[in-house]
Amino acid sequence: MTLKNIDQLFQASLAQSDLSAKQKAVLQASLMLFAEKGFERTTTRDIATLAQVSEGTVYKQFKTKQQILDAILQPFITQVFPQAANEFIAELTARPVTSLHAFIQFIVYDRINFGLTNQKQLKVLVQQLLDNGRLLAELGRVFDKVLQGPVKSILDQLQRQGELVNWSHARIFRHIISTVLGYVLPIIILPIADPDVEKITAEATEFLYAGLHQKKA
Amino acid sequence: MTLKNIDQLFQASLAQSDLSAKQKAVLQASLMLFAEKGFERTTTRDIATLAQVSEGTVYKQFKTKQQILDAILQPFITQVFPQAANEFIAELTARPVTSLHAFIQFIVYDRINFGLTNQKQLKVLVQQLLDNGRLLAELGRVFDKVLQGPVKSILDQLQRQGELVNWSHARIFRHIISTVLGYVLPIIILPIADPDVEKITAEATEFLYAGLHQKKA
DNA sequence: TTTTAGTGAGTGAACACTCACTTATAATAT
DNA sequence: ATATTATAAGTGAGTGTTCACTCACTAAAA
Repeated sequence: MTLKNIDQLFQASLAQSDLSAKQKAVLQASLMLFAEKGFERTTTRDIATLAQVSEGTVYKQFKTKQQILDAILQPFITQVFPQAANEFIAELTARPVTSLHAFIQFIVYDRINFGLTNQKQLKVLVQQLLDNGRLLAELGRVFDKVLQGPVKSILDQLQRQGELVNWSHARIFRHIISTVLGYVLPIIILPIADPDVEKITAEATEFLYAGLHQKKA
Repeated sequence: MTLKNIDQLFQASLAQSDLSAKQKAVLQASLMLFAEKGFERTTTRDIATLAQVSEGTVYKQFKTKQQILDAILQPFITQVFPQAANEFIAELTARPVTSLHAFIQFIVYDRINFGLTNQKQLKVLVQQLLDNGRLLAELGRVFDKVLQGPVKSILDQLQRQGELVNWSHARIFRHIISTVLGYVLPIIILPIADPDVEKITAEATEFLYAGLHQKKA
């Protein structure tokens, strides 16, 4: 069973921790509120109210408001994203690599859906990325890991077949990520109610395939 | 004389306003601090101190802290970006449209430099975009205007020549913007000291050209 | 003389955080 | 099993501080 939803992944990571039910509720509520109103505009009273605990309980486990944010972001980086990456890899390796076009189409469709089902969580992350460069660096390491796993052999194979351009894998992924985010981020920010996922996938795939497939000499 | 730096554009827009020297200093200081520490973490005392005025002066012209932010973002949207867009268009029309490749290369190089010389200002804008979808919508309108001007005829021409794919101009620009931001945003966030502009331009141009040029049937 | 710009000490509210106290859980003794 | 104690979890009124914002006053300009 795969967990495409970050909510579930985050709760799974909470379950692993030795926090009490109320402490977990604090983190859940914090995540919700940080996503909605941003870190600064969320008060510890807001958190206590939504989590249905007293404000003292909030501070029993976490000494400062910042520690709450850290407690949320830490598993995001060390667990949630690697886990999401692993599931992505698993799905990828489950299907045979038929062609570059199919490969790109799958990635685009998969990641657009991932982004759209986790809009709030991504918003918190993006907000934090802006005043915490360390996070982006750590995120980069997660991507590196993905690129060194099964993705590497797939890309190598596609390059050997002469289907995929002979650029570094990092560069290829940068282009893919940029293109997908070019569609996903505006939807998250605006936020658009009913995005046409099929159309978006088709457009992004068409462009990426043209940009990344090897031209015959 | 073109003003590639938003600082100069912003000060030019301040000069047009009927604000006193001290009020202008307030806006300048606010812009700096908002970029550095974010809107919420900047206090009105910080602003007064940096602007070398009393806190009362800050509130003589602007009734709330939010109004200060609005006063900064408004000219950004209505003046600075259109102005930057106009200069971009001017430079664009000054050169003859030799080929799709040259066109893309110019845009990429020009906009990467624009982004890199205005890192702080873009950071404020991005921060605000995240919790104010209206801004993104307005920004979208600015882009539409650019696309309806001289850029439209250039793209039309390239499409008639069969060099450029027959996609909507909005879609073409979305891909260009995404690709450029894919390089620029990480630099702004991290921030990387010495980005290799030549290499970045070459990579982005190569990818965009491959993705956007018309394949022979 | 009137109007506008600028000042900075002051104010009320909101907020992050604390603490004396209560309740629940677990460990140990009877 | 039951009572006793020890430890941890939870509570919410309270506190000190910070901050956005005000106002009575002064300085300058018109």
